[in-house]
Amino acid sequence: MADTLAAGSLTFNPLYKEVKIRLTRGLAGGEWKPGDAIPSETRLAERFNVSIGTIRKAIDELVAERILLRQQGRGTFVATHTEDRTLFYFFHIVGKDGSRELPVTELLSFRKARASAVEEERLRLARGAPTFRIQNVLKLGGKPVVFDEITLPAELFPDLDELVFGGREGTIYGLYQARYAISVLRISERLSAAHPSARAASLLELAPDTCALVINRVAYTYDDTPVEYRLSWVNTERHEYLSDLWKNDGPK
Amino acid sequence: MADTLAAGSLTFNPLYKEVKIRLTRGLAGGEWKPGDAIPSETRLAERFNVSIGTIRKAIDELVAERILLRQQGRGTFVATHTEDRTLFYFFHIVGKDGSRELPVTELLSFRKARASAVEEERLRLARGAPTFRIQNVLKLGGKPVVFDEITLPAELFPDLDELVFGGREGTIYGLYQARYAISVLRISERLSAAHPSARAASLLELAPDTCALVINRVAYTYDDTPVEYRLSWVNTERHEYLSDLWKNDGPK
DNA sequence: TTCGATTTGTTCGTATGTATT
DNA sequence: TAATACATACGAACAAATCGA
Repeated sequence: MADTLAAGSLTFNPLYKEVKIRLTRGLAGGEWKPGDAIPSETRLAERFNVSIGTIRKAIDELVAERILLRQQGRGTFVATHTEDRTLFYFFHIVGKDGSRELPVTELLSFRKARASAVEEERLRLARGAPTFRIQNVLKLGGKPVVFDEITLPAELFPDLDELVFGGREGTIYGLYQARYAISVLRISERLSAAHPSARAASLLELAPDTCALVINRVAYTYDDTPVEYRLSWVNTERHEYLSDLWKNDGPK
Repeated sequence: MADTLAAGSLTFNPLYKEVKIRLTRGLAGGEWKPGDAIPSETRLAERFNVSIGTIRKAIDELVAERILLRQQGRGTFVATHTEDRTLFYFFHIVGKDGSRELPVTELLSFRKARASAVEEERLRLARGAPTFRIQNVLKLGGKPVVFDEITLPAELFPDLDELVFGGREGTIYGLYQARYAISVLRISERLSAAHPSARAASLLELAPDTCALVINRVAYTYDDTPVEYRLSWVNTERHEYLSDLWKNDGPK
């Protein structure tokens, strides 16, 4: 009785929307962690006192949003940032020849800083909130292609330091997820073109006065909470930014 | 009997996939035109000899791909390029202040030409196939922001000429759809940064040596057939390219 | 290897709610 | 008001994949 859905919800959402909200709440709250299987559809149907079809419809939407992952015969799993499938979803730089590979990230600098005006706005932070500011060079085929500056709200990444960041295994978003229970679910990017600074140009091995692609990224987790701001400079002599709208069927 | 699905399909797709294929075939073949309502779910269920749930699942996917549009109480409609919803889906330039408006397109030149090597490859054309090449300037807030060069396979646009193109009502993709029965369903864009040509710079009111954003777009219709190649130069002093992955819930 | 239990995938059918005309 | 259309929800049966005994 305590868990019956139909009652108690003051906003009159359809049942499957309520189920979706409750599942999302469980995911955001850590009841099921990345890589875990959530309970089977049968058990969820019992728990929420709805039919299995209603459960399926809720899960359908979470799968479409890449938050969950279904596998016939095995179960339904919380998506992780260690699956090939997910990796390319957040990395859009491809070779002009069509080649796709994951970058090797080299840490340049790690320091604490106060949020700038732009960062405050994008990350919805208080004035001068403490942040970490991390610079990287991303290499493809051994050559530098992207120069990154990442800004993180210090509050969300308690014990982060240069060693933790540099010593991680896997991707940066994998680190957020594994160590800080922060899952990046969505990113929004704004692109423009500009001359890179002298430092950026030299890091990217760009001749003086060459143009670079500028990417302003904000990464969001549950409830559209921003968790990372990232400014990237891309050498587009041999690479491009791919925006595919949309081949989202995913593999298999 | 003639229309029973389960039989006859040599590839063992699920029923709803077969239904989806047949619906797509009807759409591509012009049985239902943009803006038309397709038959009701009940009638489709009778016609294909499957349950209504199977029909719904097929339509679900076509709606997710923005090929169809459902409206409770009214019916299910073939998407058109005249709906506000659709318009911004293919136009990604936004003001840095967050403003979103549709551009005013001004025709600069219209001529016939042989496909270049790049165009042949992107449009899957034979060597030196005849094409139309159209240049435009797109204005936002009265100021030029984008300089376009569109390449179209002449074969697909039989009687196209400068008057038809310039005299259209609505958007360019609206013209393709209304006059040539070509619906753009998906685009793929590759972005880079470069110095614009002197002509492009002057059209975009860019100071010499300023950088511009370069967009390589290919537009596809049913069956992933490419129908348009477009090279755009963007003045990113006051505007940006927005890549939102993904807020695809759509309005309402 | 085989078998059985478990889990998701597909398909059917039915009933009722809600929006539109 | 009545008819029609899509939306939600339920339940049942079987198929297909997975995994461990």
